[in-house]
Amino acid sequence: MDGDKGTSALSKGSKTKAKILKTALKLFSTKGYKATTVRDIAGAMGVKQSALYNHFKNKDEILETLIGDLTSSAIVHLFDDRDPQEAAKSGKALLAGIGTKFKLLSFDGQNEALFKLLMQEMFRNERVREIYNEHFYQENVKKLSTYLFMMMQEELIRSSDPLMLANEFFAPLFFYQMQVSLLKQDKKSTSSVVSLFEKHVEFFWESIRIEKKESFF
Amino acid sequence: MDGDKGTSALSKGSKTKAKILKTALKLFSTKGYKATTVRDIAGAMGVKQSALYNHFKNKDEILETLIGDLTSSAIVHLFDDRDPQEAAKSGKALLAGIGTKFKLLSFDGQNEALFKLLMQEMFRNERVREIYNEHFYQENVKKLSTYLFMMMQEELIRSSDPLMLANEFFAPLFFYQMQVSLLKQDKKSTSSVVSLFEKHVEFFWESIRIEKKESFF
DNA sequence: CTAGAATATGAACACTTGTTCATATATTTC
DNA sequence: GAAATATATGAACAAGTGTTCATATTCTAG
Repeated sequence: MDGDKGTSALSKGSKTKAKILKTALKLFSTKGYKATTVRDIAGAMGVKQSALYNHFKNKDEILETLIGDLTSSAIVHLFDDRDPQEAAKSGKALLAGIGTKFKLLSFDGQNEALFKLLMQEMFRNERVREIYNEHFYQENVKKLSTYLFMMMQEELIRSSDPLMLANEFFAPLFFYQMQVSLLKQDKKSTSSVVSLFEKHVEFFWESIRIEKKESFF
Repeated sequence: MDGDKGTSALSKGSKTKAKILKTALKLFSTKGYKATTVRDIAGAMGVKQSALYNHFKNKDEILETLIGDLTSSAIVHLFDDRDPQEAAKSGKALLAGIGTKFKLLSFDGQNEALFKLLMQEMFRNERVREIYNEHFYQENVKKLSTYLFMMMQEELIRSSDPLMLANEFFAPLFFYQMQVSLLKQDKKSTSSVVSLFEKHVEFFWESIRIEKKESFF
C-alpha cells in the first residue's frame, strides 16, 4: 500500500515526496510547525494543498518523517567510526576534528534547518526531546568521554572525570552552533563565532593536556 | 485609557492582569505560543475567553508584554552591580557566584518558564532574538570579559583573550541550564547536571588561574 | 446605599485550518 | 497506443481560531 514504490531509478512519486519534506523542513524550521500550514507547504512548491495527501496521511506524518530522519542525520553522528584506540591516540587532532565538524555543520543548510527544528520542537514534543537526548547528546558525550578516558591512559591528558570533560568540550560547541544559527537568521556576520570553534578546541586542549617538557607558549 | 489604573493597593484589575500573564507564560512555555489558544488561557484561570479582552488588546499583546518583562527579568541580570574592580579581585569567588546564580535560576519556576519561552520564540520572533542577543548574551559576556581582563591585570589568571574566555565560561552554563529545563520536563533526575555547574567553575578556574606556588592538588 | 465604572458572560462573526472526495490529468506498464 | 495506476485539482466540510459586542454582573467611590 505504501513502502517504496519506485522500482526504477526515482519515480515521480518519491521525488515529490522528497520535495515535500524539503519544503516542509524549511518552513517548519523558520516559522515553527504549528504556524506552518499545509497551504504554506503546498504553495511553496507550486501545488494545491490536497496534492500532499497523496504522499502523506496528514500534516503530522510529515513532521514525524522529518523527526525520524533526524536520527540518521549527520547532526547526530559526530564521529567517524574508526578504531577508538587509534582515534584516542591522535589526541588533540581528534578533538580538532570534532570541532571542525561542528563548525561545518553549522553552515550546512540542511543541518541548520534540522537543528532549528530540533531546538523549537524539543520543548513541546517528547519524541524530539528523546532523540535529542539519546542520539544527539548522550551518545556523543558518552563516546567522547570514552575517548578522553583512553587519552588519560595514554597519558596524553591529565587524569580527571571523563564525563565532566566530555560535557565541557561538547557544551560550547553546541552553544556556538546555536549562535551561528541565530546570527544567520538576521544575516549578521558570523565570523566572530566561527573563530570561537577553533579557539575552544585550543583552549580546551591546553587545559587538559600533559606538558611533555616546558611549553609556556 | 490604560496605564496603571490601581490607585489603591492592588485593584482587582491589575491582579487578574497579572494572573493572565502568569497563566499565559506557563502555557506558552509548555505548548508554544501558536499552539496555545485564548480559550486555553481563559480556561486555565476559570474564566471565559472574552474576559481577557478587557485587559489585553489581543493575544499578541499578551506575548509582547511577556517579552517586554524578559528585559527586566533575573535571567538577564547575572551580576550584582557592585564595584567591578573589587569584584574582579575576588577571582574565583566571582565566577563561582555566577555559576551558582545560573544553577539557582534553572530551578526557579518563573525563570524556567521564561527561559523556555525564550528558547522557543527566539528562532521565529526577531524581537525575542534581539533581547536574547543584546541582554542575555552580549551584555553578560561583555561584562564577564571585563572582569576577566581585570583579573589578568591583577595577575590572578593567565593572560589571554578575555572575550574568548568569557564565552567559554558562559556557554556551558547556558547549556546546562537548557539540560535542566529539558530533564525537568520529563520529571527526570537533574542531579548529574546540577553537579556540572560546580564542576564547570572548578574546571574553568583551574584552566586559567596562575599557580602561586606548586599546587598539583 | 447608590451611581458610575470596571470586569465578566454568552453568543455570534469572519476567517483559517486540516482533511476529504469526486473528478481530471498525468505517468507507467504491457 | 490502451489499460491501469498514480498523482493533481477544485470544491467543499467541520472544527477551531481570534475577536467583537450587547448585556449582565461585580466592584468602587462618594
